[in-house]
Amino acid sequence: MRKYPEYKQLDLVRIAEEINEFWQANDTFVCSIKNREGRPSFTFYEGPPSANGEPGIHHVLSRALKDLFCRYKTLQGYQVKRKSGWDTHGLPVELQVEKSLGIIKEEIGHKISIEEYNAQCRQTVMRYKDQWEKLTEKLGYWLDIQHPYITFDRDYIESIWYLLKQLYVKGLLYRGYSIQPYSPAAGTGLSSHELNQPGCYRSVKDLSVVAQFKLKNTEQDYVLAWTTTPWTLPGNSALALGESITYVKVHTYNPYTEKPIQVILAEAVLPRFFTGSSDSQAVANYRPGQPNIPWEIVERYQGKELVGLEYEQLLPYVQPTSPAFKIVAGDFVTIEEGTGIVHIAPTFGADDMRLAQKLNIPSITVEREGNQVPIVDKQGRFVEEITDWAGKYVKEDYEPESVRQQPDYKSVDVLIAIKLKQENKAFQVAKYEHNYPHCWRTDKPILYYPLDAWFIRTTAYKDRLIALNKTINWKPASTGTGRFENWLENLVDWNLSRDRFWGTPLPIWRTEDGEEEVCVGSLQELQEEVKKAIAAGLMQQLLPADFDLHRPYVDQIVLVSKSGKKMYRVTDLIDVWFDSGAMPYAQWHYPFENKAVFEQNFPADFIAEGVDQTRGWFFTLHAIAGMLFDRVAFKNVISNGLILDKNGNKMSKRLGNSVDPFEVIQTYGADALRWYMISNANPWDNLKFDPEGPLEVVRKFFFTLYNTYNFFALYANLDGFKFEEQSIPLSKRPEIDRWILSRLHSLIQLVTAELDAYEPTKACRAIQDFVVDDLSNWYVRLNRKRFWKSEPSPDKTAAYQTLYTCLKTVAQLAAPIAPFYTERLYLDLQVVEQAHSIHLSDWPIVDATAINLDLEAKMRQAQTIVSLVHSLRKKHNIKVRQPLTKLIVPITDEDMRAQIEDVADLILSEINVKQLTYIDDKSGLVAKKVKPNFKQLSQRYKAEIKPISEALAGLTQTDIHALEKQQTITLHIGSQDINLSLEDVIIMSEDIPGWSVASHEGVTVALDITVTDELRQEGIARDIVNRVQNIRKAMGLAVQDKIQLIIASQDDFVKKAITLYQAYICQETQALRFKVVDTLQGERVELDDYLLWIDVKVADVGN
RNA sequence: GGGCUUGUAGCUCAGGUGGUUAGAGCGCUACACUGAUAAUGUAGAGGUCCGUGGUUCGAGUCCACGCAAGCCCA
Repeated sequence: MRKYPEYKQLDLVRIAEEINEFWQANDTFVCSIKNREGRPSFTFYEGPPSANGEPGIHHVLSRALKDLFCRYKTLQGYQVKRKSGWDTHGLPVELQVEKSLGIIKEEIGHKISIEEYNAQCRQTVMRYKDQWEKLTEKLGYWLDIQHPYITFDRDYIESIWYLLKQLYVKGLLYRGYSIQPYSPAAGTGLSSHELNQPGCYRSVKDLSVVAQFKLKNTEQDYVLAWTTTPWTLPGNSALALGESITYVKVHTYNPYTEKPIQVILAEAVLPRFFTGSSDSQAVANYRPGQPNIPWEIVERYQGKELVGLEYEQLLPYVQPTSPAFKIVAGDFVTIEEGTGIVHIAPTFGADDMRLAQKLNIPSITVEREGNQVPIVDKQGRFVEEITDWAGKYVKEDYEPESVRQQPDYKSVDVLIAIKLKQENKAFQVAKYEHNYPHCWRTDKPILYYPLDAWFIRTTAYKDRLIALNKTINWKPASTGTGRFENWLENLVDWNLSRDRFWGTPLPIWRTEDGEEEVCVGSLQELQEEVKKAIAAGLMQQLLPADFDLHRPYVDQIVLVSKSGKKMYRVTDLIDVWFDSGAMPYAQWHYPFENKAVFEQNFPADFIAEGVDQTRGWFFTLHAIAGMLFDRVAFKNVISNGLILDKNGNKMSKRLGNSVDPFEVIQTYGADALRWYMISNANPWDNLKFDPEGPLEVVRKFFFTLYNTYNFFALYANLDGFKFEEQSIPLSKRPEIDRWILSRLHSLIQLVTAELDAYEPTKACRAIQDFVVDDLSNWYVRLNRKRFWKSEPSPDKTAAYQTLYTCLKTVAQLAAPIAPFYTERLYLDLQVVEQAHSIHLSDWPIVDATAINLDLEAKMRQAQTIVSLVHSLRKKHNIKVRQPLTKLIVPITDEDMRAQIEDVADLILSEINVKQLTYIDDKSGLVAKKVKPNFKQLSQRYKAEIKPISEALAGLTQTDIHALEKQQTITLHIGSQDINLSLEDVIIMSEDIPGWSVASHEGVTVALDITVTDELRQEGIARDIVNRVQNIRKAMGLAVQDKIQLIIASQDDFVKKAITLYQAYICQETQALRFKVVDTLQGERVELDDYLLWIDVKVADVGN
């Protein structure tokens, strides 16, 4: 017959290793899915990590969360498939390869072939795969890593092509321009990722200019606009202001030419440009050369009144092709900086271009080879049409050092400023310090520059995407309604193009003139097109069966257009975020295979990733699903916060404050780490990771649970309890059992509700509180004697059954959070049948009839009373082993008496007092206090509440008695009488004169602290029992060993006590023989003032 | 510069719809209890509830404006 295993110590690390072996040997993970075949599926999507970086502690949090809910839903009976995935394309991989090869992007295709380069990328990207898989296993993250989706797989790319084709057919994929960060020195656009590299934004001093734009048909009226990039001024084609901002026209003089002018700017920014106050006298009398230039406000406007006014072009080198130079409204205009009027150069600013497109404002461009191009070329130089500065670099940083060192060298910005000053077009020229992005490769400032790109017209689906988002359950909600919805509200078209090598190629072929193009949506389609190309003599042979869709191979395919022209693939790769957003379809190679599987697993019921994915994976999933399927991609999402170090700083390898997840797991075990992360803070709050945190969790939760189990196992084994007998009905179990079972079922209810609401932290804390407070520190502590003292009885069986049920159920509730230890516990509890795994079991079901809230409230009251008595004992220095006679509890009504009476025995034995009596008002012993019941009073009174409170506090005992008797009282507040009923107040017992009294939460206790000789003797007997038990324990005796006991004392009082309580002492210490003598060579023991010797010997059985 | 989040004891966190003395755990000090004990109980020390205004009889809680930290975006 098996026994419950007993343990000498708790080793969570070893347990996890053993359980992992157990799972592997039994294929438990696969079973947990097969087990639920035919049941409803709960769909989970794994966001693909990139294996070219090492996994860190921050990955543990989201993985613990994902695993938690997948395990939970499995226990609930759902089938939860979890396909893992790898994100393999993209810039970080490429940068890493470039770094290791010591090359730059421009050298690809020259120093190294694209073929070799991509081969390197493919190799590098799986660099840390082993580490990731190791973490997955060590953490107990159940995930199908045997059949992952990999974004560079041909099938995966084919699915992406299918999706792109669908967008293309719908007219949602188009070619256009956008303003992007561009590095002329490197000749390449920069992604936002590159711009976010540390050190890219630097504080620089640029020349800023407030330019005067002359209004048409005026003598001397100018609009003032400020810029920190004067080189963009020749590209100006509009001025933007805020419609609701107030503007003024100021009469003053130009500081450089000293000519009289009238300038328009926002009223709020006046102090930035003018000192002193408006003074028409001074303006009239001003003579050139005077130190302070006077000014006066001559007119005031609302921004919208100025919209539509026309002005003269500031630097008329290049003329626009359609009407320009008007004042327009822009919602991005503020008065925080500058003049409250913004200069718009559509070719050099993203806001500018967006506004220009919206309002039909032309760009200032020149024609090159049939195309309109900006007035700055791709090297960063002015084109020849800008006659004064043709060929000059617009940023001095781009100039060769030799040029910059020339003594009379002046930058374009300075030259422009000089020209404007001379022409009475500059109002202010000053150095301005600000943060400006720099190219991480060349260290030079970037330009914002229009580049060709392919876009997805997400804006066309903006409203639909917003509507769909409202149906998603976001945790926390604010990320959905705030961060994500705002992002959708301000949606711009998705720039899909990347000018790179290692990624999913855009499957579009175009003729050189751009007149004809084809978008390919599958391999088969491509093969068909190749066939046509072969027929046209452009291609030699069909594509091989294992054709690689990456560059450069795909670029070597030349197709033929309808009119017979050659078509080449556009060289663009797509944004890797499209790769990951396509995973719901591409992971199943939809629609080419697994259509049914896909449909069954779309959309996801649940996903979880870091909050930094809001505009990343969360968005791309949402956008693709919304645009192509008119569905959400996920119904529930947890966006978890970051893991910071102990002091709240971001973890980084550079700072050396990052935590190695393997180290933590190896030290405390994955269960402790998971429990710590889930219990410590809500997953969406940032977690300050304290390396000692898991240790605290081990001590607090796991040791307590383990000790509770060990206690159970010890006695169950002695008694041969195996839970083979009938379960004892609730009604036949004692009150304390019904209480803990009520608490247990309340816990099941709560944990289920919280997990259903995706509130793992609340669930986790509830389980912990139950185990520590209710089960261990109350139930087990109060019931120890039932397990080790009495002979077999239904009561004892009830105790075993109750504790067993609690342990097993807690294990199940905690299993999703701490999968290893709960598995150990669950398996250990199964001594009769060989259990398979806790993770194959069914989630506990709430038995509503087991929940008794009255009973729970009663017990809470008992705990309060016990706590109060302990406090009184402490106050008078009377230890709990010293019995006392009497406890008095004042009661307000019969209900309260009945309530306490039910748990009176518990209370008395816990606090070692012999008798509990109640007193009510009639005794006259209780002093009472009246407090206002604000909830009641606030419905009728407002300002009177304060005086009412004061009046109630001043009531005498006689007043209170009268109130209780008549159920009502009249207070004189100011001039009015106010009648209060019993419901309007709360009456509390406060004091019992002559007794030691304590009270808390409406419960008061009074303790008789008189210690008579009789009580003293009983106390001595208890002390002796305690000392003998300690000796037994020190001797290493087993619980059931019998002893011979000899006690020596010279004190008659002590001797008398020992004799009197001989039977009691024998029973408690399992002494078969007992002697009292005068002297003895035994253990010397001090009891308060008395001295004793105790000798303990093992008694032979049968003696 | 914009959006979002967070701010309560030395540390980690609780504090439905506003209610009078703001709690828990850890840590610290003292005492006690214990045949499950790396545990537990009791008491003590420790608070400008980030700040300033406002609403209200009453604000940690609601409103406004700030400050600090973090994330995403420009």
